[in-house]
Amino acid sequence: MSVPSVAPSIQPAQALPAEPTQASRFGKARSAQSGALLEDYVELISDLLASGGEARPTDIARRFGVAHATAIKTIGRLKREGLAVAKPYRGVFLTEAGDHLAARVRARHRVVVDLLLALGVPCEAAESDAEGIEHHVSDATLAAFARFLAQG
Amino acid sequence: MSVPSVAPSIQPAQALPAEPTQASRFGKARSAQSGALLEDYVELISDLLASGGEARPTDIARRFGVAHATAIKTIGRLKREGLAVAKPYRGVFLTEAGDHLAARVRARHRVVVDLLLALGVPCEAAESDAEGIEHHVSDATLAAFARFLAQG
DNA sequence: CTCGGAATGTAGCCTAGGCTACACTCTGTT
DNA sequence: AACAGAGTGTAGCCTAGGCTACATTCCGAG
Repeated sequence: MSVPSVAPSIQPAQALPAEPTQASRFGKARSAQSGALLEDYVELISDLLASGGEARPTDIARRFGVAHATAIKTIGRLKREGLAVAKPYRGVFLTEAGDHLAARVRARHRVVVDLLLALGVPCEAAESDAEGIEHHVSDATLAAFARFLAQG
Repeated sequence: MSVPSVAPSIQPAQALPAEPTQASRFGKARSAQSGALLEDYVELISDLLASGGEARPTDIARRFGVAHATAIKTIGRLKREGLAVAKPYRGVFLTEAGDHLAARVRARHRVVVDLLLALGVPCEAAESDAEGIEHHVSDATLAAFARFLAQG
């Protein structure tokens, strides 16, 4: 999980073998995907809460185009990860961590879409591709995007 | 699967409900991920065949940082999808389709990395992020990237 | 106040992608 | 020629993310 953290966040540095530059890239890209879903959920829930005031499993499922059971299962994961809270039949809410994640995800999404548009990508494709791309944009890359947009 | 197809490739157009712009984006991004792995495998196999002349399961596994059994399973998928052929203990080879896919993937990868570098992303991050990003770049977006690189 | 339909939740099944453990080639030495 | 060790392949297990089918709870009309 975890969107590019703005804060330092000391990681264990996993540098045991000290070489697998080759393999680690693939692994990173692969595991980024596990978390992409959570990020999307958190963002949507945040949107729903902000606008309508309610985030119900059925709404979420409809938005993502999945069965409600699938949404409920994922909401369960969100709870396990400490990103959301939900009591049966009472709707879903974000924890503080979830809120922060949502904010970062939303900001990153906007930057990615803006960048694509700035590069001349058609609006429809920009929105569509950004959905997949955003989850693989690191801090460094995001910063570069922002710099470019701020005029380069 | 399928990298942005240069050829037309008439798709069934799945436009039954005629509206779910919302949901379809997520679905597209999600299913793009299923295929990303195959694309990476095909590209690596192509590389191995081009350079050393041999693509053995163990080499592939080592490069991706996974167990050899995992690589073998994925090679099985490659065969099912008609992208590769392999006889027991004889190494893996690409079909014509696999070769074409590899070429397209490689070209796309280069464009994505070049774009990131052009935008000022540090080399290491560019390589790393491109690995995840490339699988979500549509034809339209790829074309825009190329246009930008060719000077815009 | 009750009843029916919609929303929720649960259970079970499937595939992809990982892993470990175990079995079976292959091959390069002796 | 035979054998050890590397490379291959198979089986079985796990999680994430989908689905369908079924059960439960809520709530707004009557």
